Amino acid sequence: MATPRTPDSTRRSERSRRAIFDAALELVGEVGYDKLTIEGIAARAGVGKQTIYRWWPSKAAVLLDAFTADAGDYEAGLPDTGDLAADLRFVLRASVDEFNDPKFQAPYRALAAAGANDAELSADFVARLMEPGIKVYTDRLRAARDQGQVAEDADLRVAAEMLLGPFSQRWLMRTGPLTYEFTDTLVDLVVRAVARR
Amino acid sequence: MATPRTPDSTRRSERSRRAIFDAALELVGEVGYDKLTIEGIAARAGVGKQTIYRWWPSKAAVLLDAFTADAGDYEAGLPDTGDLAADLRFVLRASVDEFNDPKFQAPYRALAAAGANDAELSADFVARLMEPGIKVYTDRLRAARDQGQVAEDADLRVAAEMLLGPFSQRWLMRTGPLTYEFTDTLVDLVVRAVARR
Amino acid sequence: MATPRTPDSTRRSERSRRAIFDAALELVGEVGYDKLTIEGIAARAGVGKQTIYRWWPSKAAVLLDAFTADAGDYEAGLPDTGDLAADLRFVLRASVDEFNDPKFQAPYRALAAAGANDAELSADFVARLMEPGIKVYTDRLRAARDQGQVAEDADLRVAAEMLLGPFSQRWLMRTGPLTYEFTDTLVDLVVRAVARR
Amino acid sequence: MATPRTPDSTRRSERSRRAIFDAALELVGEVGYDKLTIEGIAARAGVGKQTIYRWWPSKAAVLLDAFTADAGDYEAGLPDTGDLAADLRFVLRASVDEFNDPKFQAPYRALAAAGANDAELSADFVARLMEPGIKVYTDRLRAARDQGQVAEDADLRVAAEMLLGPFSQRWLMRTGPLTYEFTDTLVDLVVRAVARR
DNA sequence: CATTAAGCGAGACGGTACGTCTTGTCTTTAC
DNA sequence: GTAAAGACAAGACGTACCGTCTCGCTTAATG
Repeated sequence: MATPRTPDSTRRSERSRRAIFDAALELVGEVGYDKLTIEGIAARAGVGKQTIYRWWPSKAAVLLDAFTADAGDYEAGLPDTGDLAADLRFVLRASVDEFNDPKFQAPYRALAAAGANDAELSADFVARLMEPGIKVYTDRLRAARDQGQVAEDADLRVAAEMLLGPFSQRWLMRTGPLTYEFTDTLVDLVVRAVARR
Repeated sequence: MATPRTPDSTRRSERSRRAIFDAALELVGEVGYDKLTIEGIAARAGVGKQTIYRWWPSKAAVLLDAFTADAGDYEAGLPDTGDLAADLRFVLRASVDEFNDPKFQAPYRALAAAGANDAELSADFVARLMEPGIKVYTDRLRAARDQGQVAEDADLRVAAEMLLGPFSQRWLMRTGPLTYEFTDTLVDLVVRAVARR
Repeated sequence: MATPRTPDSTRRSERSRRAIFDAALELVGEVGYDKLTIEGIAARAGVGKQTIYRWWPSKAAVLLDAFTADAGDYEAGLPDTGDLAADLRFVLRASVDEFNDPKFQAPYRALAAAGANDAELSADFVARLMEPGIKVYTDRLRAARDQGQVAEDADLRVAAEMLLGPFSQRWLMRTGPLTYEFTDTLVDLVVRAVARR
Repeated sequence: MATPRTPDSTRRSERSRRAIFDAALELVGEVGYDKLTIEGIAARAGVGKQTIYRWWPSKAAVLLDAFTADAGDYEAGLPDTGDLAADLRFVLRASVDEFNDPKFQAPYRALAAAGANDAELSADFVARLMEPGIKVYTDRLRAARDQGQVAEDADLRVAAEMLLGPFSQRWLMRTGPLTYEFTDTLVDLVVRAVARR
């Protein structure tokens, strides 16, 4: 009687799932996260509200799935030309372009904001989007260390956060402009910080 | 005809203002930001809803005023014992304690999150809370540079962000634990980054 | 795009409908029409406000439906013992009792008042409550005419209004006491007015 | 200490009083009684709200005063040409015109409606507007009786109500059109009802 | 002739209700 | 048995007025 309601995912409608993702991403871009509603997503997707409630616990969870379904992943890792600073500069410049793209902004900001107030969501958000980011930077730094360009005892994880943290903060809180100049400076300082003495 | 209705602030009730701040901070701690409502604040404060709508445009704006009314400011600046690393370690350790204090968390997280989706609010938030923070670090670094401990050409603003950005990100997104060890490591790396060669 | 939102009445909750009627009639008796609120009705009925707004345009419309759902109708017509004056006296005396009953007063007064200022409502009110009343009197007068007790050329509709108009006015505006004596006098005069010369 | 707040009427501003009346009558015509508000009257009249609350207990009371300040009174009584039926027909035809005048309708309807639900107000309304009306008709009927045209034992008050009640009901509840034909028929029937046998 | 006390315009206040919107649950019907 | 549709109870939204209050400002009438 007190069945915990676990829906049978084998019978799930892929068509509805896609439509919900598309609708969610469209709407968050059009009206913003605060005015994004489950009703609105259902209506735009041509889907019953229950279909959303059946599979996701909140609009943030829908958006996170929608976003990660689209987002490219980090499987490749960072380029390694042998020149650490140049590689970091290159990748961060690409990130500057990406994060300045309006399409990308709305859902990402929304998720970051929602995560700030919801530990469960942020655990997911971090595991799926931020950790992989930190990891590829840490990996690239480790490769540099293995090549003798970085001090043995440097904390590479923290170094990676020193690249991404200021970047994220400028973007998320708008504490400053997100430019190539900024990321280049950042790379210089971090490379200097971890450089073999 | 389209008068913007600007209320007369000289007739404003200080008692109501305080009661609203207290209620907002209490409630955000009790129920969280998402379930914080203007109605709830008004009821707790023993105030009409209109009194809130008259003076603030949103619950985020109320919270920002409430928070900054309470929050200590940065007038004093950072300590300067002559030992840059020690001073930074000391201050960041204090911040670790502050940001791990539950009282402080709810409103600050809420404001950061709300700011992420609302440029107008984040402008206020940054100007009143984050900029002053960045500034005192920049000032302390400048003093160190004047004392010859820091490279002439180092970008001190970005260096300050390298301290605060990773800190903020760990705390806000919970990408890692906010410990003394972390901030000490951060200080080491940053000091090394800007050190006179 | 400008769909008028017509709800599907086949899915309507009969339970809610009844609860709303009961609550409306109770409350109008307890607090009066001016202090009768949709919120109050919804709360008393254990119903969402939207459920009321979905089906009725105003509290007056709710009350009219509630009232007519309860009110007995006039299917039977007036008694016809052959003695016109006696029959009219009898029925009007019954009406005196009915209109002096506190239970009856509140909703009826409220509807009459609301109708005075709202042509659409009064059209409904008249069609459902007043016209049938006038009709049964007109019918009884016609029967009397057919029996040769009433002048051929008498305007029976106006005669019926001469019974009900003064009655209504005394009751609604409180221009005088609503007693058997009054209605008996009324009947005498009207019977005399239409009597065959 | 518990002074019941009796304002000093000698210091009252006649200018404000007039402005309030004008505003109330204008507004009731423009927006209807339900949307007539004290705030609106005050704003239109260029008057503080307190000035209204100081002198009247409700918007209905304001309107009643405003209306009676304008309305002509019945001092003159009805014409007496010796022909009762002709005199009544004449006066009622004039009333038909008056009650079909839009200017007149809004406030009068509003007051009648408000009175229906407020015994205190209706006492005032009846005493100041309806009783005098009934009285002049009763007086005219008495004159006719003194001239031998009306039965000695006829209840003249009820006869007067038989003229005004149906008239009021048609107008207030819109149970039928308010025409000369209707009032002429009414007069015929009433005159016949009270005629000396 | 200054003083003082009232009425006044103005509008902030604590409240209540409005009518709308969205939430998350539930039920019905179609596939 | 999932899905589209949508009614439902609940409750917050932001607005409009309520009736009370306090603020300066006329404006008498009094001491």
